[in-house]
Amino acid sequence: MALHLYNSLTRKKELFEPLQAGRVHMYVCGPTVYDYPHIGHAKSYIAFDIINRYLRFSGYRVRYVQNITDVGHLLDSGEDRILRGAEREQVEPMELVERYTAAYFRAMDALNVLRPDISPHAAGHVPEQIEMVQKLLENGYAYEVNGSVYFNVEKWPDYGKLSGRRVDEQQAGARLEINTEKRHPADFALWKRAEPEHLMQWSSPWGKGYPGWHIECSAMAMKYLGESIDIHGGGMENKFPHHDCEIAQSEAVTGKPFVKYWLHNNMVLVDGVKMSKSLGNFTTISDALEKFSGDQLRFFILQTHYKSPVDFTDEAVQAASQGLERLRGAYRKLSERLDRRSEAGAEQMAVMNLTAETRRRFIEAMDDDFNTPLAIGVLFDCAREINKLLDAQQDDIDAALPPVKALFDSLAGDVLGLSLSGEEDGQSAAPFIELLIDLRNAFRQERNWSMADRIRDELQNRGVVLEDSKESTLWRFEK
RNA sequence: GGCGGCGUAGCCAAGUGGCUAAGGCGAAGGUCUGCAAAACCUUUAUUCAUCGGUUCGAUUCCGAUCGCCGCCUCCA
Repeated sequence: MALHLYNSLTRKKELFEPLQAGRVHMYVCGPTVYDYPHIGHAKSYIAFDIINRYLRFSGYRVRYVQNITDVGHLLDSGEDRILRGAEREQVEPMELVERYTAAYFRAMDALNVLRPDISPHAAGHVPEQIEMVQKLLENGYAYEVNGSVYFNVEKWPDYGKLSGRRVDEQQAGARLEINTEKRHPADFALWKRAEPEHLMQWSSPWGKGYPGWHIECSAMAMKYLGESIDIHGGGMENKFPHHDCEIAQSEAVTGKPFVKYWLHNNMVLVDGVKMSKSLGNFTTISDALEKFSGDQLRFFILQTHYKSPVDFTDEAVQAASQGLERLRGAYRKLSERLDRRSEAGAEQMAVMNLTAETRRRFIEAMDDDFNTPLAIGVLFDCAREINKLLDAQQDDIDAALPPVKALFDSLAGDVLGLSLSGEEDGQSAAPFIELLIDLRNAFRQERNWSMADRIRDELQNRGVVLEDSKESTLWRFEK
C-alpha cells in the first residue's frame, strides 16, 4: 500500500500523487507571533513535522514553507494582534515579532520539530500581496472602497467549497458588526486602509494601508511553491474562513486549482473544551517543559492521531511517558549489548524477520494517513521481542543486532523525532555514578547488602535508577 | 439553525463487513533477583453510546435517538 491521506477538500482518503513526480511542495499556516506558543501549537506543528519527516523518509524531495504572521491578523475589536501586543509590552511592533518568533522556534526546537525550509514573514512580502490584490481588481473579483479592497464572494460561486458552507446561509452580523463598506457581508478584506496613527502601514495604489490576513498565505505559498501546490495544512478551526478565502483569492488570480490535498489537524482540549488563547485555558510550551521533556510531550501527542482531539492533562502525559520509558529501556539494553558483543555467530532468522516485519508494519501504519498511534504500537511490539531476545542470553544473535538498532534509529528517531538514548543530559556526572556503582558491586561481592542498598537508595534519591543484570549494572536518570 | 467530527476495557488509544477487537498506562498474580529495579509470562471489553434497518453475518454500512466537541468571519 502506498501513502494515502485524508483530503479535507474531498472528505475522502486518497492515494497521494504529487504534482511533480518525486517532489512535494507543502505549505502550513504558521503562528501569529504576538504571544508565547502553547500546547495547541505543539500538536499542530508536531503533526506537520511528522508529515514532513515521513515524506522525506519515503524518498520525496520536500519543500516545506510555513509562514510567520506578523501583520494583518486582527482581533474582534479590529485591532491588529501585533499592535495590541506591542502596546501591552511597550515595544516596537517588530521588536514584539522578533521576541515571539524566537520564542516560537525555541519551543519547536525543544520539541524536536524540524525547521521548515522557508519561514517567510508576511510583513516582508507586502509587494507580493499588493500585486495579488491588483490582479484581483483587474479580474473584477475585488472592489475598492475608501482605500480598502474586498474580495467579492458573489463573483466566486465556489466560495466555501472546502468547509461546505454557502454564503447565503451565513447569519450576517451574528458575531461581528456588519461592515457597511462591504457589498456582501461575507466579503473579506484583501487590503485595509490605515488610519494615520496606525503603526504598521505601507504605500499602495489605494493609499496607506496594510494587507488582510488571508492574502499573505496565498501570496507566499505561490511565491515559493508555485500556483498549484501539493499539500496545504493547518488547524481545523482555520478551514473557514481562512482556507476558503485562500482558495477563492488564489484560484481567482490563477484560474488553476490552488491546492491538491488539504490536511487539517484537530485540537488540544482541556477538560473537554478547546485550548485557546481567548479562553485563557492554555499551557505554554515552556511551562509544560518545566514538568516534562520535549520527547515526553511529543510522544504524548503522537499517541493520538493528528485528526483526533487530545485532552491535555498532567496525568495523561505522565502515562504516555511511562510508555516512552518502556521503548527507551529496550533501546538502552540493545545499545549496551552492542557495546560488548562478540562478532561470533550467524545472523539469526528470528532477528532478521523481526526487523523486516517491524519495518513493514510501521510503514503500513504511516502510509495510512500518518497513523502514528498504530506505528507506535508496532514499536512496542518490537521492543517486547527485543527484550525477549536479550533476556534469552543467546550469543548467536549478536551479529543480527546492529540492524535492529539502526531500524529504531530510523523509525523512532528520524521519522517520529524521538530520542531514545536519553543521553544528552548529565553526562558529566557519569564517571562518578559509575564509580559508585563499582563500589556497590564490590559490597555486593562481599554480600554487604546494607551498604549496597544504601548506595542504590542514595542514588535513587538523586534521580539515578540502577538496574542489575547478570553481566553488569545499568543506570539511568529518572525524570 | 447550518457545516464538520466524535462516542471502543478503570484511563489513553488503534482497528475491521465474518478469523484471538492492536498497543500503552494502571491494577492483580507469577518467573527472574540477595532484596529491588527492569524484563518476561498470565489475568483485566462474549463486546465496540442506544434503538432500528440492510446483510447469511455489523462494532464496522444506512437511518433515528441521546451525549460530547469544533467551526459559522479571534485562535494551531
